[in-house]
Amino acid sequence: MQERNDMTMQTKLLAWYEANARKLAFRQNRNPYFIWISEIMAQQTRIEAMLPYFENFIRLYPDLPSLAQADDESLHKAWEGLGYYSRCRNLKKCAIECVERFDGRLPSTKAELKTLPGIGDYTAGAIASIAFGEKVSAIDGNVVRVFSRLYDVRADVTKAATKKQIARLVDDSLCEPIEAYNQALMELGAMVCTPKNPKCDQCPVAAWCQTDEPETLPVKPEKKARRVERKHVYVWTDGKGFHMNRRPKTGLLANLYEFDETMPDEVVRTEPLAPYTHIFSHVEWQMDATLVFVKEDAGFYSVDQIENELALPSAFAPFFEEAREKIDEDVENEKE
DNA sequence: AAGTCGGGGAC
DNA sequence: GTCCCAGACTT
Repeated sequence: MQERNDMTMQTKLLAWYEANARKLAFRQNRNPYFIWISEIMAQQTRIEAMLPYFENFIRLYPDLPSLAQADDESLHKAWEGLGYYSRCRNLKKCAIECVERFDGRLPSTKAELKTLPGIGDYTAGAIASIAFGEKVSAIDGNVVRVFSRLYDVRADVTKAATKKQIARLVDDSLCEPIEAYNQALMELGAMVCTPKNPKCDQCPVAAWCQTDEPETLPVKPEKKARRVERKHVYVWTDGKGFHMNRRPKTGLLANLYEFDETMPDEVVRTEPLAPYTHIFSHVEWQMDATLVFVKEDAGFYSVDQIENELALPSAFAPFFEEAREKIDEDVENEKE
């Protein structure tokens, strides 16, 4: 075990963080609104993936009151491709509640934040500590991994008792400045104490780490096989635009747009589209698709509308891309 | 306690 | 292919 040099784990970690933290846009200030948006976007999402969404989102909705009045269609469009779409609906709900309950601002304590939609234990702790300096924990997947290794916790971390055990360990470790400490733990997990091939030789707190098998931690239950669903997608086109339907307002891809799953009544001709399999966390869609030409219809959405206004899930994007190429070819052929 | 809810990057 | 990500919510 390496020499601790009388320094505390916290001191070493904070020094490491100061020197090595990624310079992230939403860390440039402590605007609670920005912290909140970035934390919601970061849920189950890699930081690099949400960064461009964050920039676009705060441009569209620069403050909490503007978000409270957001148009639902535009809101979903701003979230298109990011996944877990209930997050953006809860954002607006939360903004409205803050206007009604907290004078148009986010509350400053973890306890109050947890009462708001979309804000659970982690996010409440993150906002309270990072934006407001409250000395509370913010335990995300990174922190669970870091502490399961630091204390060689070999119990299933998805169990309530293990969560409580780790929460206790984290709580006992908290120090000031809390906003730096909480972020340092997460940064360590993201950059050094990684799920695979952890860089223990570069770890600032290796001297305090009790495990000799970091790659086996944290322990989680085996994942169950995802179910497979077969679908046939019919992309109706009038040669200019496409017919699309809004999905139900609950369930998978709620409120987003999709193509049809049935043939229209009157068909001019059809063309096959490339099959595509889309993998979700717990379900797999194996899709065949057909482009169906129908007579001109004023009710169809233009390519421009679909691109700029409708939230189209990634699961259907390949069909849209191929179909628009085919109708472009069609226009070229007619010119000849 | 278990299931639902997206998408993609790293391996 | 697998894993899992600055998780929250419903059942």
